[in-house]
Amino acid sequence: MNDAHRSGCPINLTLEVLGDKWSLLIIRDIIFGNKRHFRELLTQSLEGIASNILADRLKKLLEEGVLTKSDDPSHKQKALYSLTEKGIELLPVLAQMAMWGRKYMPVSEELAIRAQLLEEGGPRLWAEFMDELRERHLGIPLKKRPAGRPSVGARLQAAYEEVVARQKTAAAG
Amino acid sequence: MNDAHRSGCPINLTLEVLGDKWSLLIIRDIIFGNKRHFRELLTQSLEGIASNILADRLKKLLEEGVLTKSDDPSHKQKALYSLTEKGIELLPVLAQMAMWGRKYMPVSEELAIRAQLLEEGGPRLWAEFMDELRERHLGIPLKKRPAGRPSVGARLQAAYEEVVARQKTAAAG
DNA sequence: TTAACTAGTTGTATTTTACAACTAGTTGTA
DNA sequence: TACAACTAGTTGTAAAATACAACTAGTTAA
Repeated sequence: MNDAHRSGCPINLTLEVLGDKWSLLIIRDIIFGNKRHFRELLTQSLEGIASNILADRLKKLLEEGVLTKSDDPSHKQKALYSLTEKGIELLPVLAQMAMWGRKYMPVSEELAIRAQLLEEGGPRLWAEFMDELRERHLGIPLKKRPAGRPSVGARLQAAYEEVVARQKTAAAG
Repeated sequence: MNDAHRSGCPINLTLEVLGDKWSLLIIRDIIFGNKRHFRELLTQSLEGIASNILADRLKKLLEEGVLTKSDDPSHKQKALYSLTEKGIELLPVLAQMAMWGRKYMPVSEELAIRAQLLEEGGPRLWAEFMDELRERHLGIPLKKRPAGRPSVGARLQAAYEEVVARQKTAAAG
C-alpha cells in the first residue's frame, strides 16, 4: 500500500487496485457465486487460481478496503470474506466488462447468460442487485422486496442452471 | 492470440485482453487525449510507460482487434493508430471505472473533472461521444450535430483546462 | 549536411506469476 | 480416542512479465 501513485487519474487509480488478471475474478466469484471462504474461492475458481496468488490478492483487497474479513462462527478456522460498499459498487464495472466481453469475445453460452440479463436489466437491475449485496454483506435490510418475485441473485443463478440443463438435454438426446 | 482461454466467462475474457496496468491507459489516451502516434503515447503518457511495453501492448491490441494501424500521409515513418468499433465500445467500461475511481480513490481534481462530466452526462453522453469517436476513427459521419454546441470531446477538454487554469490562479494569487 | 524526429528493438535487472509441495490447526466420524 | 478430511494459508523454485536505459534505422525540415 504505497502512496506513490503513478498519477491522480481516476482510471489509473482504479487500475492500480484492480489492474491484473485475478482481482476482479475474485470479486466476480464473491458477487455472482456467493463464494465467501478461501477454499471456495480456491477450488471453485473457474480459471484455476493458485493459492498463493489468491492469498496475495485477498490481502491487497483487504488493504484497499474492497473486502473485509471476519470469523465464521461455524468453524474456528474459517474466515469469512465480505464486500464493503466500495466492493459492492464494483458491480457496474463488472457488468460493463461482461457486456463488452459478451459482445466481442468468444464466450460460452452458459456463462454469457448472466451478462445478457445484466444488460437487459440495465442500471435499475444493477441497483436492485447491489441492494441485495448490501443486505448479504453489510447486514443492511432490504427496504422493499417485490412480492412474489425471486431476488436478482436467484434469477441470475436460475438462468445459468437452465442453460446448463438445456445443454445437457441437447447433448444427451 | 492463443485460443487457450482460461474460461468462456465474459469477464474473464475481457480481463485476458485488458487485465493489466497499461492497456486501458493507452485506450484512455487515445479516446480522451486523441493520441494517435507512438511518440505521443510514449512521451505524453501521464504515468510514464516504457517504450517496449507500449510497443508490446499496441501489438496485442492490434491482434485483438481493438486498434488498427495505418500510414500517416504526412510522414512516411509515422504510424496512425485508430480505434475499431470494438475499441470505441470500451468507453462505457472506462467511464464506469473512472466513476468508481473518482468516488473511492485519491484522484486529483483536474483529472477527475472528466469523470464527473461522464457521470453527470450518463449513457446518453457516452453514446454521443462514441459517435464522435466513430467519425474520427472510422470515418463515419455524424448524423446530427446539435447546432451551436461544442462536441463532447471539446467539452471534456475545456472543463479540464478550466480547472487547470483555476488551479494556476489560486496558486499564484 | 545536419539536427531533430519517427517507430520501435535490445540487453539486463527486478518483480510478478505459476506450480507443486507443505505447515499448522480444526472438525466430524468410527 | 484415533484418524481422515477439511480449514487457511506458506514456502521454494522456475518461468514470465515489467522496468529502465541505451541503441537502431530510417525520415524530415532547416
